[in-house]
Amino acid sequence: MALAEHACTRESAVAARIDVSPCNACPVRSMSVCSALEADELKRLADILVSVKVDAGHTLFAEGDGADTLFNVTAGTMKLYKLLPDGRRQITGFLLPGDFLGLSINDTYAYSAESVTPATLCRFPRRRLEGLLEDYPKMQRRLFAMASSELAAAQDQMLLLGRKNAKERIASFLLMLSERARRRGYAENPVHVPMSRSDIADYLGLTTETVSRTFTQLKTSRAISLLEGGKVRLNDMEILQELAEGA
Amino acid sequence: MALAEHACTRESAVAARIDVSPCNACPVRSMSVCSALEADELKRLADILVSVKVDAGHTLFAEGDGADTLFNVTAGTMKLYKLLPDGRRQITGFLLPGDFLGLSINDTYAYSAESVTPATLCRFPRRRLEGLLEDYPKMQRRLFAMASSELAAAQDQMLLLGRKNAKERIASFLLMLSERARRRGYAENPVHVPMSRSDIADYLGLTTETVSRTFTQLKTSRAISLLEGGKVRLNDMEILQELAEGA
DNA sequence: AGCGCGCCTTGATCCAGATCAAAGCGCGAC
DNA sequence: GTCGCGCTTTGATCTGGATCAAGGCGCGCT
Repeated sequence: MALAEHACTRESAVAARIDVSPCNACPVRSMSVCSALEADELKRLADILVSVKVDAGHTLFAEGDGADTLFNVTAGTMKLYKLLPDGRRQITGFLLPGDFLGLSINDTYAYSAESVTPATLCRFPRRRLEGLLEDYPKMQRRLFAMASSELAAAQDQMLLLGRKNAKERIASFLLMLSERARRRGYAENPVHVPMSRSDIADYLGLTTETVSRTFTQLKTSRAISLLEGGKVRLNDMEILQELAEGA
Repeated sequence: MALAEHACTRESAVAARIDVSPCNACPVRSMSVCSALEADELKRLADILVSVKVDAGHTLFAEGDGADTLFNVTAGTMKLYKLLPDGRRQITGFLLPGDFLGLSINDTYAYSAESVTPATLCRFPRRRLEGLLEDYPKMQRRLFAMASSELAAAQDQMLLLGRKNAKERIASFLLMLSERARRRGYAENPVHVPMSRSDIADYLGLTTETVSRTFTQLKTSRAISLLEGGKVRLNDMEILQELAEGA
């Protein structure tokens, strides 16, 4: 698997707050879809990559927009969400470096995407990607595998939203962040929690007040410690695990 | 697209309550994955199909079982669910004819599958299917498309579980059943609701009592009528639509 | 420094839906 | 038929988390 960086087409900014730069900031190696690709596949892929930088709180696209672009997060954290007409919001997922957005079959996005922190993404025109998939079935398989594991995560989240109480939700959330950090080779404890209370609430189907109170409870019971800089130390993974699974 | 039926290997029953019969009961055409396949692809697929009949309430497989088989529902309704250690249950989906189960990348199933009504399914050994996918990229694409649309449905369900109230959940549920019936060419109104109150409750993150009361409320407000035989008439789709979207 | 604005926390109260309890109501077995 | 069992409905009560309300705290801006 190549670690080399690939030069990419520079492109003018597409919106006021989006800064498009060459792809050096976006090594192809960060895209998990590309592992197991051959050199010529990588080369061809690199040709259509464009790196995009956004501030925190930037809306990349909104539910219903034409889905002509596929993104891969290379730095920062993104959130995906759906809204009800009256403004109620459900965050369906947080994306970390390596994750994809816009893997839609339909011609419009099924959710909105917004940055939680300043973020960098790779952009692919979807049309060109599709041509690529025709030629390289391995990539097709990788995409399918990713969709499958997203689906599994979605099912876990349904169990959480439908049947877990507030404490179990928060414990599950922290363990998930910890596990994801571990798998990406970052420090998994203390966990970095870059998102706001209100984002956490909208992800877990709670309110900010309940999220805040539950953090306080877990802190009081010594299960976790709240550190500065949005870090949370998990003092006893096993206790949290039991909590999360509702044992 | 072929409508012809394909002969299949007969196989002895794999469990007391499972009745395995030739594939005449399971025309290939019922598998949505096969549309757009060529004749030789269909023929090869037919070679590995086995039809399986189960009673209502039969557990096809449980979460954690080795995932060596892929199923396609050809008749009846199935439910997929996850359990917490203390028995709380979340049903993550109901499957109608044409839907797939066991589309897992992992080597164990991520959920349990049980029949809601008597059901018939097609069985594929997963290993043989994988060989097939290597050779026929179109099928790969179809599978990816299916996973994508399941993912979109899962995100809708997260919005429902995280942010909708009981009335909105029931309205959304009925509209979903109606829409699925319509797309399959069945009567969409009245809708056939084959699952028990407790299955509905575990799908919508409610209790049987709340489901029952909410049906009664909707009936009292004339939005729906409860007919015999598990049928529900949607008296005013538009009112229900507004309810479902929380407008 | 002082101001303003977003967050976050904490407290008081409320309420939708859970829980507990008790009938109905089919329906299959005998 | 009638017995028993599982499913559904309905009623009474309870409660976890929502809602309403008020500060506190950090941070960027002037």
